Amino acid sequence: MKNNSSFKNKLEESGHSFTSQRAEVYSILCENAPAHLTAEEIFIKLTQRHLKIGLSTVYRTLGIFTNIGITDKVDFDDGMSRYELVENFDGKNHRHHHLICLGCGRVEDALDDLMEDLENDVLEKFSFNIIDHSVKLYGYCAECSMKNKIETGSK
Amino acid sequence: MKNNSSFKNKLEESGHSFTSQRAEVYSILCENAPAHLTAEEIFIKLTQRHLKIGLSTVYRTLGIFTNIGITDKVDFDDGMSRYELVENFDGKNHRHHHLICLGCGRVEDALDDLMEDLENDVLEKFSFNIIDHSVKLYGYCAECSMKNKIETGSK
DNA sequence: CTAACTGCAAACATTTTGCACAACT
DNA sequence: AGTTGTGCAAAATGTTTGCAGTTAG
Repeated sequence: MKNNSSFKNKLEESGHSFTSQRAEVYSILCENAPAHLTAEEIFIKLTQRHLKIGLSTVYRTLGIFTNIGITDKVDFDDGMSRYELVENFDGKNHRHHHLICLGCGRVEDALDDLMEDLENDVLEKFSFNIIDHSVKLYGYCAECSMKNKIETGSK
Repeated sequence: MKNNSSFKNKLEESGHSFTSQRAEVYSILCENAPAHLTAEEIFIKLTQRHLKIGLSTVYRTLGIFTNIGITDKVDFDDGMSRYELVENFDGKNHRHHHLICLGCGRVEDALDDLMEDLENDVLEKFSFNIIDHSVKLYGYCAECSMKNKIETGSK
């Protein structure tokens, strides 16, 4: 919706055609950002909108999007992959952490500050050159922490 | 093999029986530590050893092990879950990072120093209480970095 | 017009489940 | 004896693929 032309460019410069299905999947991702949608959720949102699309096309499209850096494929251990728009996919890829609440299951995003220290450390100790990272932090969000405190008598 | 009795304790104090199948799965995990084995790999190693066990028992066993903190379930985005022994599962759970080489696919383990800063930061900014984390760092190991340099003319 | 893309259905791979039998306690 | 665990086969789940028809360039 917003930078639709740079989306189209990204597709074409990587040798893929710009099709209505791909535009539709992209617009669902834009409208729901920064949500982490599964292929099926996207498929359902599209059919609810009376757009006829095959689930396999959604999968294929998300595969392409992830390959060319339009989306990130993320996994929250619930048995299915989720896809989120890469912010500013023209510029540098700035992946973020996911804060996964063990209480309510909600997922928040946090910027990946402080990772540089860790990456330098790993480079030094392991001679391992980091290109990308995936950080999942499990715990309790503010709301669920509060709830726990009340239930357990602020233990 | 090594702390077999504390393994048995852990099982029993969590209300599970100590069975030969569970001991066998545990010993495979010990012998192959710190590898990250899939359910099927464990199943194959056991049948090669002429031990008769069902694949579903392996899955059920690994599920229990993970629930009671004997193993960690980890996922390297290749479509199947892997399981690794939690070191010193009597004491504190000290999860480590995984360095996943994009060149050769090898996975190294790195201790999770420096995560405390990050966790404190997240607690401050998001009021999110971290219980556990999963950190995957993608990049190139020393060997593959070297190979890349030679191939591309030390660019 | 040709190559790339789509939709459907069937295939796949991993994991889970129902059930009869076996093993613990 | 009664609960818990096991093995098999079948089901379930998420994802991929083959193919005939459609669309893009």
